[in-house]
Amino acid sequence: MKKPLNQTCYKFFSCLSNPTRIATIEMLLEKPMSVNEIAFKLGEEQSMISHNLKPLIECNFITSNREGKKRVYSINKETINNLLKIVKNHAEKYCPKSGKCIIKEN
Amino acid sequence: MKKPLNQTCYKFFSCLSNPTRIATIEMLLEKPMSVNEIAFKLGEEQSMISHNLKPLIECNFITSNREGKKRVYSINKETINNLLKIVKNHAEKYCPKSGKCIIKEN
DNA sequence: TATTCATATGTAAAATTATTCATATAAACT
DNA sequence: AGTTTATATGAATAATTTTACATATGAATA
Repeated sequence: MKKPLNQTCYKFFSCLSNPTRIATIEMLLEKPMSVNEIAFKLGEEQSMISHNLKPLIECNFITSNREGKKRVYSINKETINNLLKIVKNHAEKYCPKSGKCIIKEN
Repeated sequence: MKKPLNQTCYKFFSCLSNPTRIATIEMLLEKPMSVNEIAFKLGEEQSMISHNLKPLIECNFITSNREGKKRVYSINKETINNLLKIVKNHAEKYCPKSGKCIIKEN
Protein backbone atom coordinates (compact mmCIF):
# COMPACT_ATOMS: atom_id res chain seq x y z
CA MET A 1 0.00 0.00 0.00
CA LYS A 2 1.18 3.47 -0.79
CA LYS A 3 -0.72 4.91 2.14
CA PRO A 4 0.94 6.85 4.93
CA LEU A 5 0.15 3.81 6.95
CA ASN A 6 1.31 3.52 10.46
CA GLN A 7 2.39 -0.10 10.69
CA THR A 8 2.79 0.11 14.41
CA CYS A 9 -0.80 1.17 14.96
CA TYR A 10 -2.09 -1.53 12.70
CA LYS A 11 -0.22 -4.32 14.45
CA PHE A 12 -1.07 -2.88 17.83
CA PHE A 13 -4.80 -2.68 17.24
CA SER A 14 -5.28 -5.82 15.16
CA CYS A 15 -3.69 -7.75 17.95
CA LEU A 16 -6.50 -6.54 20.19
CA SER A 17 -9.35 -6.98 17.74
CA ASN A 18 -10.21 -10.53 18.54
CA PRO A 19 -12.68 -11.84 21.12
CA THR A 20 -10.46 -14.68 22.27
CA ARG A 21 -7.51 -12.39 22.80
CA ILE A 22 -9.59 -9.83 24.67
CA ALA A 23 -11.00 -12.57 26.87
CA THR A 24 -7.48 -13.80 27.47
CA ILE A 25 -6.39 -10.34 28.47
CA GLU A 26 -9.29 -10.10 30.88
CA MET A 27 -8.27 -13.40 32.43
CA LEU A 28 -4.67 -12.34 32.83
CA LEU A 29 -5.71 -9.07 34.45
CA GLU A 30 -6.91 -11.14 37.38
CA LYS A 31 -3.73 -13.14 37.72
CA PRO A 32 -0.92 -14.75 35.72
CA MET A 33 -1.91 -18.09 34.21
CA SER A 34 -0.72 -20.92 32.04
CA VAL A 35 -2.13 -21.70 28.59
CA ASN A 36 -4.01 -24.68 29.92
CA GLU A 37 -5.57 -22.64 32.69
CA ILE A 38 -6.76 -19.97 30.27
CA ALA A 39 -8.02 -22.58 27.83
CA PHE A 40 -9.92 -24.39 30.56
CA LYS A 41 -11.49 -21.24 31.97
CA LEU A 42 -12.57 -20.06 28.54
CA GLY A 43 -13.72 -23.51 27.48
CA GLU A 44 -11.45 -23.49 24.47
CA GLU A 45 -8.73 -25.72 23.13
CA GLN A 46 -5.20 -25.36 24.37
CA SER A 47 -3.74 -25.07 20.89
CA MET A 48 -6.22 -22.40 19.97
CA ILE A 49 -5.28 -20.29 22.97
CA SER A 50 -1.63 -20.94 22.27
CA HIS A 51 -2.05 -19.60 18.74
CA ASN A 52 -3.76 -16.53 20.12
CA LEU A 53 -1.15 -15.87 22.75
CA LYS A 54 1.50 -15.50 20.11
CA PRO A 55 0.48 -12.09 18.73
CA LEU A 56 -0.11 -10.84 22.27
CA ILE A 57 3.46 -11.75 23.13
CA GLU A 58 4.84 -10.31 19.92
CA CYS A 59 3.14 -7.02 20.71
CA ASN A 60 4.38 -7.15 24.28
CA PHE A 61 0.90 -7.02 25.71
CA ILE A 62 1.81 -10.08 27.75
CA THR A 63 5.05 -11.69 28.83
CA SER A 64 5.81 -15.30 29.58
CA ASN A 65 7.84 -16.99 32.23
CA ARG A 66 8.74 -20.59 32.66
CA GLU A 67 7.93 -22.06 36.07
CA GLY A 68 9.00 -25.68 36.12
CA LYS A 69 6.97 -27.57 33.55
CA LYS A 70 4.54 -24.73 33.14
CA ARG A 71 4.87 -21.50 31.28
CA VAL A 72 3.07 -18.67 32.98
CA TYR A 73 1.72 -15.66 31.14
CA SER A 74 1.37 -12.23 32.73
CA ILE A 75 -0.22 -9.07 31.49
CA ASN A 76 1.59 -5.84 30.69
CA LYS A 77 -0.50 -3.85 33.10
CA GLU A 78 0.78 -0.43 32.19
CA THR A 79 -0.25 -0.44 28.55
CA ILE A 80 -3.37 -2.53 29.00
CA ASN A 81 -4.78 -0.57 31.92
CA ASN A 82 -4.16 2.73 30.18
CA LEU A 83 -5.86 1.42 27.09
CA LEU A 84 -8.85 0.08 28.94
CA LYS A 85 -9.23 3.40 30.69
CA ILE A 86 -9.62 5.12 27.33
CA VAL A 87 -12.05 2.54 26.02
CA LYS A 88 -14.12 2.84 29.17
CA ASN A 89 -14.12 6.61 28.94
CA HIS A 90 -15.09 6.57 25.30
CA ALA A 91 -17.82 4.02 25.87
CA GLU A 92 -19.29 5.94 28.78
CA LYS A 93 -19.47 9.02 26.64
CA TYR A 94 -20.77 7.47 23.43
CA CYS A 95 -22.42 4.20 24.36
CA PRO A 96 -24.29 5.06 27.56
CA LYS A 97 -27.10 2.57 26.99
CA SER A 98 -25.21 -0.49 28.21
CA GLY A 99 -23.00 -0.87 25.21
CA LYS A 100 -25.49 0.49 22.69
CA CYS A 101 -23.67 3.19 20.81
CA ILE A 102 -25.13 6.55 20.11
CA ILE A 103 -24.59 8.16 16.74
CA LYS A 104 -25.69 11.70 16.26
CA GLU A 105 -26.71 12.64 12.75
CA ASN A 106 -25.80 16.00 11.38
CA MET B 1 -19.23 -17.37 22.70
CA LYS B 2 -19.51 -18.10 26.34
CA LYS B 3 -16.42 -16.08 27.09
CA PRO B 4 -16.42 -13.11 29.44
CA LEU B 5 -15.99 -11.13 26.28
CA ASN B 6 -16.03 -7.43 26.37
CA GLN B 7 -18.01 -6.55 23.27
CA THR B 8 -17.15 -2.91 23.54
CA CYS B 9 -13.43 -3.57 23.41
CA TYR B 10 -13.80 -5.83 20.44
CA LYS B 11 -15.76 -3.33 18.38
CA PHE B 12 -13.50 -0.53 19.46
CA PHE B 13 -10.27 -2.23 18.48
CA SER B 14 -11.43 -4.04 15.38
CA CYS B 15 -12.56 -0.74 14.03
CA LEU B 16 -8.96 0.44 14.31
CA SER B 17 -7.31 -2.70 13.02
CA ASN B 18 -7.32 -1.83 9.36
CA PRO B 19 -4.66 0.02 7.36
CA THR B 20 -7.14 2.06 5.34
CA ARG B 21 -8.96 3.21 8.43
CA ILE B 22 -5.75 4.11 10.21
CA ALA B 23 -4.59 6.04 7.17
CA THR B 24 -7.95 7.79 7.11
CA ILE B 25 -7.60 8.72 10.75
CA GLU B 26 -4.14 10.10 10.06
CA MET B 27 -5.54 12.23 7.24
CA LEU B 28 -8.34 13.57 9.39
CA LEU B 29 -5.95 14.47 12.16
CA GLU B 30 -4.55 17.10 9.83
CA LYS B 31 -7.91 18.57 8.91
CA PRO B 32 -11.53 17.67 8.28
CA MET B 33 -12.11 16.27 4.81
CA SER B 34 -14.71 14.86 2.47
CA VAL B 35 -14.75 11.24 1.28
CA ASN B 36 -13.51 12.24 -2.14
CA GLU B 37 -10.62 14.19 -0.69
CA ILE B 38 -9.53 11.27 1.48
CA ALA B 39 -9.93 8.84 -1.40
CA PHE B 40 -7.89 11.03 -3.71
CA LYS B 41 -5.11 11.59 -1.21
CA LEU B 42 -4.86 7.89 -0.44
CA GLY B 43 -5.19 6.89 -4.08
CA GLU B 44 -8.18 4.72 -3.37
CA GLU B 45 -11.72 4.48 -4.63
CA GLN B 46 -14.39 6.68 -3.16
CA SER B 47 -16.73 3.79 -2.43
CA MET B 48 -13.97 1.91 -0.68
CA ILE B 49 -13.26 4.82 1.61
CA SER B 50 -16.95 5.30 2.16
CA HIS B 51 -17.30 1.71 3.28
CA ASN B 52 -14.41 2.19 5.67
CA LEU B 53 -15.74 5.39 7.12
CA LYS B 54 -18.85 3.64 8.29
CA PRO B 55 -17.36 1.69 11.20
CA LEU B 56 -15.35 4.75 12.22
CA ILE B 57 -18.54 6.73 12.48
CA GLU B 58 -20.38 3.96 14.27
CA CYS B 59 -17.63 3.87 16.86
CA ASN B 60 -17.67 7.64 17.14
CA PHE B 61 -14.04 7.94 16.16
CA ILE B 62 -15.13 10.45 13.56
CA THR B 63 -18.19 12.61 13.04
CA SER B 64 -19.71 13.92 9.85
CA ASN B 65 -21.17 17.21 8.90
CA ARG B 66 -22.91 18.25 5.74
CA GLU B 67 -21.56 21.39 4.11
CA GLY B 68 -23.56 22.13 1.02
CA LYS B 69 -23.06 19.30 -1.42
CA LYS B 70 -20.22 17.88 0.51
CA ARG B 71 -20.12 15.86 3.66
CA VAL B 72 -17.15 16.66 5.80
CA TYR B 73 -15.62 14.21 8.23
CA SER B 74 -13.80 15.27 11.38
CA ILE B 75 -11.83 13.30 13.90
CA ASN B 76 -12.76 12.77 17.51
CA LYS B 77 -9.52 14.23 18.76
CA GLU B 78 -9.95 13.41 22.40
CA THR B 79 -10.17 9.65 22.08
CA ILE B 80 -7.83 9.36 19.11
CA ASN B 81 -5.07 11.51 20.54
CA ASN B 82 -5.19 9.73 23.87
CA LEU B 83 -5.01 6.41 22.08
CA LEU B 84 -2.12 7.42 19.89
CA LYS B 85 -0.25 8.64 22.91
CA ILE B 86 -0.45 5.17 24.43
CA VAL B 87 0.57 3.46 21.22
CA LYS B 88 3.51 5.81 20.86
CA ASN B 89 4.57 5.22 24.43
CA HIS B 90 4.29 1.49 24.09
CA ALA B 91 6.19 1.46 20.81
CA GLU B 92 8.99 3.59 22.18
CA LYS B 93 9.39 1.21 25.05
CA TYR B 94 9.10 -2.08 23.17
CA CYS B 95 9.90 -1.35 19.54
CA PRO B 96 12.82 1.07 19.76
CA LYS B 97 14.44 -0.08 16.53
CA SER B 98 12.19 1.97 14.22
CA GLY B 99 9.15 -0.18 14.56
CA LYS B 100 11.02 -3.44 15.05
CA CYS B 101 9.62 -4.98 18.19
CA ILE B 102 11.72 -6.42 20.92
CA ILE B 103 10.67 -9.60 22.61
CA LYS B 104 12.54 -10.77 25.59
CA GLU B 105 12.63 -14.50 26.14
CA ASN B 106 12.42 -15.87 29.62
C1' DT C 1 16.96 -42.37 28.76
C1' DA C 2 11.98 -43.44 28.68
C1' DT C 3 7.76 -41.40 30.24
C1' DT C 4 4.73 -37.86 31.36
C1' DC C 5 2.94 -33.36 31.43
C1' DA C 6 2.75 -28.72 29.34
C1' DT C 7 2.96 -26.05 25.45
C1' DA C 8 3.89 -24.89 20.50
C1' DT C 9 3.46 -25.43 15.58
C1' DG C 10 1.97 -26.82 10.69
C1' DT C 11 -1.62 -26.92 7.81
C1' DA C 12 -6.15 -27.41 5.85
C1' DA C 13 -10.76 -25.85 6.37
C1' DA C 14 -13.97 -22.47 8.10
C1' DA C 15 -15.18 -17.91 9.17
C1' DT C 16 -14.70 -13.19 8.85
C1' DT C 17 -13.48 -8.91 6.68
C1' DA C 18 -12.19 -6.01 2.67
C1' DT C 19 -12.49 -4.47 -1.91
C1' DT C 20 -14.55 -3.75 -6.32
C1' DC C 21 -18.00 -2.58 -9.42
C1' DA C 22 -22.49 -1.24 -10.46
C1' DT C 23 -25.98 1.48 -9.00
C1' DA C 24 -28.89 4.21 -5.72
C1' DT C 25 -29.67 8.35 -3.06
C1' DA C 26 -29.39 13.15 -1.96
C1' DA C 27 -28.51 17.90 -2.14
C1' DA C 28 -27.74 22.04 -4.98
C1' DC C 29 -28.25 24.57 -9.03
C1' DT C 30 -30.15 25.38 -13.94
C1' DA D 1 -38.35 19.03 -12.86
C1' DG D 2 -33.89 17.78 -14.90
C1' DT D 3 -28.89 17.82 -14.45
C1' DT D 4 -24.74 17.68 -11.99
C1' DT D 5 -21.84 16.68 -8.17
C1' DA D 6 -20.97 14.16 -3.93
C1' DT D 7 -21.64 10.26 -1.27
C1' DA D 8 -23.70 5.75 0.12
C1' DT D 9 -25.09 1.05 -0.54
C1' DG D 10 -25.66 -3.90 -2.21
C1' DA D 11 -23.67 -7.83 -3.46
C1' DA D 12 -20.19 -10.84 -5.46
C1' DT D 13 -15.38 -11.87 -5.17
C1' DA D 14 -10.95 -11.64 -3.08
C1' DA D 15 -8.05 -11.52 0.82
C1' DT D 16 -7.14 -12.22 5.50
C1' DT D 17 -7.72 -14.27 9.88
C1' DT D 18 -9.20 -17.89 12.90
C1' DT D 19 -9.91 -22.46 14.36
C1' DA D 20 -9.37 -27.48 14.68
C1' DC D 21 -6.80 -31.40 14.51
C1' DA D 22 -2.68 -33.87 14.35
C1' DT D 23 1.70 -33.85 15.82
C1' DA D 24 6.17 -31.92 17.39
C1' DT D 25 9.02 -29.95 21.04
C1' DG D 26 10.69 -29.34 25.60
C1' DA D 27 11.27 -29.64 30.42
C1' DA D 28 10.98 -32.52 34.54
C1' DT D 29 11.29 -36.77 36.81
C1' DA D 30 10.98 -41.91 37.47
